[in-house]
Amino acid sequence: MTAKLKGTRSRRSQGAGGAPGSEQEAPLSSERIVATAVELLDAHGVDGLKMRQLADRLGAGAMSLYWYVDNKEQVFDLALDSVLVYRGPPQPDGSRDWRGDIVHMLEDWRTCMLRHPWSASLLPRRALGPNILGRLELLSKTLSRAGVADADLNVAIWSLWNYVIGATITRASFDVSDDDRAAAQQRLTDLSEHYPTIERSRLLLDNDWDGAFRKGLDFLLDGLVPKH
Amino acid sequence: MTAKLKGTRSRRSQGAGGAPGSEQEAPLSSERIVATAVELLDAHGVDGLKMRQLADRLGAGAMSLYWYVDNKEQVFDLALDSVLVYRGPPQPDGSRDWRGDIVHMLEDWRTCMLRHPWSASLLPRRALGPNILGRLELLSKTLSRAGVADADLNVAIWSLWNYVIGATITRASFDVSDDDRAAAQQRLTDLSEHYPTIERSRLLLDNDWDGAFRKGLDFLLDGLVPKH
DNA sequence: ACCTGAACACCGTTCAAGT
DNA sequence: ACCTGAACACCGTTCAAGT
Repeated sequence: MTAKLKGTRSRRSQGAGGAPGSEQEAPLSSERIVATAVELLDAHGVDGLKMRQLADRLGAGAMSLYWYVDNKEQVFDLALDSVLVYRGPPQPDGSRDWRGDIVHMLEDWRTCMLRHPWSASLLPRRALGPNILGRLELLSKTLSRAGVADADLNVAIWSLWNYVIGATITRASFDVSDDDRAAAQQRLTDLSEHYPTIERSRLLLDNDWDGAFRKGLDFLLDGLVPKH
Repeated sequence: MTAKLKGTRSRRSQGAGGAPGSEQEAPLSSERIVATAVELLDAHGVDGLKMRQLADRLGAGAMSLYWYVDNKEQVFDLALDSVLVYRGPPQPDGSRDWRGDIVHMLEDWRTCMLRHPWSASLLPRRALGPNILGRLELLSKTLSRAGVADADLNVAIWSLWNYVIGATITRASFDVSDDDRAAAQQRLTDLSEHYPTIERSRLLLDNDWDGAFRKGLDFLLDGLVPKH
C-alpha cells in the first residue's frame, strides 16, 4: 500500500557523486509533474506545494515546469482531477441495484478524496475536470434510472454533492490533527458551563465518521429517490 | 443594514491635506483590525487579504498589527468567528416548533456564511470559535428536545454540519464567477457526447440553490428527527 | 504600553538567453 | 522544442529601536 514504487522507475540518481550524464532521469512531462505534485500535496498539504520544490523533486531546474504548465493553479487543477478517476460500479451494466450502485459511487468518491486530504477542499473551488464530470454524469444517469424525475435531477445531484463534499472536507480537516482535536475538546471541557450539551456528548471526540456518513446518506437517498 | 456607521466613530481623517495631528484616527484595537479584515475579505477573498494592506487601511504602520495579533492565521480565526454571531430563534424559549427552530438556525447559519463567501471554506479548516460553538450547542440542545436520543446526537449534528457546510461552500464558489459557470456549461455542451445527461439537465446552470438546500435539509431532518 | 522602518527569508513568475 | 539562472515583485514576520 504505502510501499515506494522503486522498481517502476528504472534509474534514479544513485548518490551525489555520479559522473555527469550517467544519471538518467525520466524526461519531464505533464504526467510526471502531476504525479509528483500529488505526492507533495499528500505530504505537505495545499499550502505546502511550492513550484521550486516540485521542480527540484523532478530533478529539473526551477523554471522548467512552466514549459508544461501555465501556472500553479493549473498544477492544482491537474493534480485534483488526476486523483478522481473512477472505474465504475462493480457490475458495469448488469446491476439492477440502483441504490447500491449510487452508494458505491459516493463512497468511492469520498474514499478517493480522503486518500488525498487536500483534494476535497480544492474541488469546489476549481473548474470541474473530466474525471469529476464523468462521475457526475454516471451519478446522474443512475439516479435517472432509479426513478428520479428529470425536473428533480439537479436538486438530487446537488444535495448529494453538498453532503459528500461537506462530509469529506470536515472529515479531512479533523483528521489532520489528532492533537488539535483533543485540545479543542479540552477547551470545551474548560468552558463546560457555556457548552454543556456538546461537551457532554463529546462532539469533538471519538466520532464514528464512516458510520455517520453512511447514515446521513441513507436518509438523503430515502428522500431523494422514490420507492420504485 | 448596509449603512456605514459614520456616527459611531467621531473623527475620521477629513482629507489628505490636514495639518499633522489634526487627523484623529480611532486607536488601533483588536476589534478594528477584525472588522477591517472582514471588509477586505469580503472584497478580495481569502487569498486577497494582505497584512500590509490591512494595516494600511487602518492608517497604521505595517507592523503595528502584530501588537494585537500573533499572526495572519489568528486574523482569519477572529474574522471568521466574528461573522458567525447568532441571535437565537425568533421566540427564544416560547417555541414548541422544534423543527422550525432547527431550520431557522441552519438557514441563518448558511445566510451568515453566504454574506461572507470566504467564511464557509475557512470554517472547517480552523479551530472552532465561541460563536460557532454556541450555534452547535443550541442546535444540539434543540435536537435533543426534538426527541433525538443522546446516542444519535453526534451523528445528527455532524450530518447537518456536513450538509450545511458542503452546500454553502459549493454555493459560494459557484456564485463567485457567473462567467466561469457559463463557460463551464459551454465546455460541457462542446463535450456533450461524453456527458449527455448532465449537459441536458444543464446541471451547471440556472439551479435553484436555495430551494435545493431547503429540500435536501428537509429529507435529512425527516430521517434524523423522529416524528413527534 | 504601543508603534515603527529596515531587513530577512521566502515564492510565483517574467525574461532573455542558452542548447 | 526544451530547459535554464538571474532578476523582479511581492508577502509574512523578526528585530532592534523609537516614543
